[in-house]
Amino acid sequence: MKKSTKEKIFDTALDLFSQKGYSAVSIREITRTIGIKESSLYNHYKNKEQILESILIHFRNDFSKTLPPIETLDQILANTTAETFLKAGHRNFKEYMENENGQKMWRILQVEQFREPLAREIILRDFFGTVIDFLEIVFTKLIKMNRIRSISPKLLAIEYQYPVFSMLTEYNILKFDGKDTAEVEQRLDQHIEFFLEIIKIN
Amino acid sequence: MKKSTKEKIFDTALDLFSQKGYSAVSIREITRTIGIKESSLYNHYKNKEQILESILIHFRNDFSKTLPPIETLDQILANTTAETFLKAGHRNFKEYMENENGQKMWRILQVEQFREPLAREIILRDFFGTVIDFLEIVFTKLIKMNRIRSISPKLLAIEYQYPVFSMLTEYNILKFDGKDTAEVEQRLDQHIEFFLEIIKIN
DNA sequence: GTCTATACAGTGATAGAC
DNA sequence: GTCTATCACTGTATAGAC
Repeated sequence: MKKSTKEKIFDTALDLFSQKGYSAVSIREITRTIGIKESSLYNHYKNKEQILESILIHFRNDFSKTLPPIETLDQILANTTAETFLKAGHRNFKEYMENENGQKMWRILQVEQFREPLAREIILRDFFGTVIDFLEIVFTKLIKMNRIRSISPKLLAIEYQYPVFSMLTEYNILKFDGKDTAEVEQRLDQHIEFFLEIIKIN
Repeated sequence: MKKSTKEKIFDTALDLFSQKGYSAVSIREITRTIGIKESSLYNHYKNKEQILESILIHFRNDFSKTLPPIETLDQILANTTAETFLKAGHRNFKEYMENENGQKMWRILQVEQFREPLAREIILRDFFGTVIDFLEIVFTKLIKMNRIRSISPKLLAIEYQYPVFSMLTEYNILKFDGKDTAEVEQRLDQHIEFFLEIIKIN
């Protein structure tokens, strides 16, 4: 349960960066929060930039774990309806949204995206790309199985996921101000219902 | 054609803030770029924060002009098909996307959203809210006129616009790195075609 | 409206004692 | 692995001459 100094630095930096942005947070502020001297920090991280880098890399690994492996897809899809599958993904996603560290990571990505090439890469590749590619495969399989209407799988992936990205943006801004998120959560539910209606075979 | 010092400060700050973020840009950097002394800047702006504020307020006014006034809606809709109307909006939006200052403003909003309450307000209210409300009115009218299928106007507004927000995010990251945006632009076209198909009365 | 001069707190980072 | 001490530099901002 005891956190190492390195972990304390990581967690504190994660928290402060996500609130003020990398540039507005000083080494002094991080170390003061933890209760160590500035010089001690350099025993754990080479410099300030490396703290951010370690946060971004950690997030990237973390995020890649949220989707089920492609190899297991056939088996999963054989045993569930399209509706159940998408709604399970939805629950998964909601859990991620409600996770405090997930929100912090998301904020850092948003805020550092034009200052930090790695942030852009994570947003484009891991966040947009990976999810869209995954969904395209899912919809391709479901169409072949004749379980949903035959519409371009890539288009379906976009129609399903892109609104979710926007809702996540909205959700996180509201959360940051401690405002009510019921409406945007309801929108997400409605979106999924609507999408299921579109792909349903009549 | 000659820019006043105040305009130079505004433009330079807009450019630098949009690349590095507010906190990472110093007064020194702004004044050095223009070729004046730091102290001279304070003749035009009270402090650094006020420069950002003036940028945000300028953007807000600018953005509110991109939608046609509600009063003119009935007349516009009487003379155009739903398809023509949405495609005109699409062109309008694309023009905005390709505008350099529009891209800079968007980047600033993204980057300052958790540090600057006004940025959050603009994103939520002016960017998300205004457009969704506008579209909801449009779709309500089109349904009453029996020109599109009868689906919840609010839901239609979301299904239409939210993917566009995400595509704008993607577009601007690609643009920032000078990468090819053909694919995301194609996605936007496909999305609109797909949406038109959904709302079409058979 | 721009300049010089100045203030002074905060910045990331290092050397070396313990 | 943490500390003290110190570094050179950069940060915003102001006073007052021209």
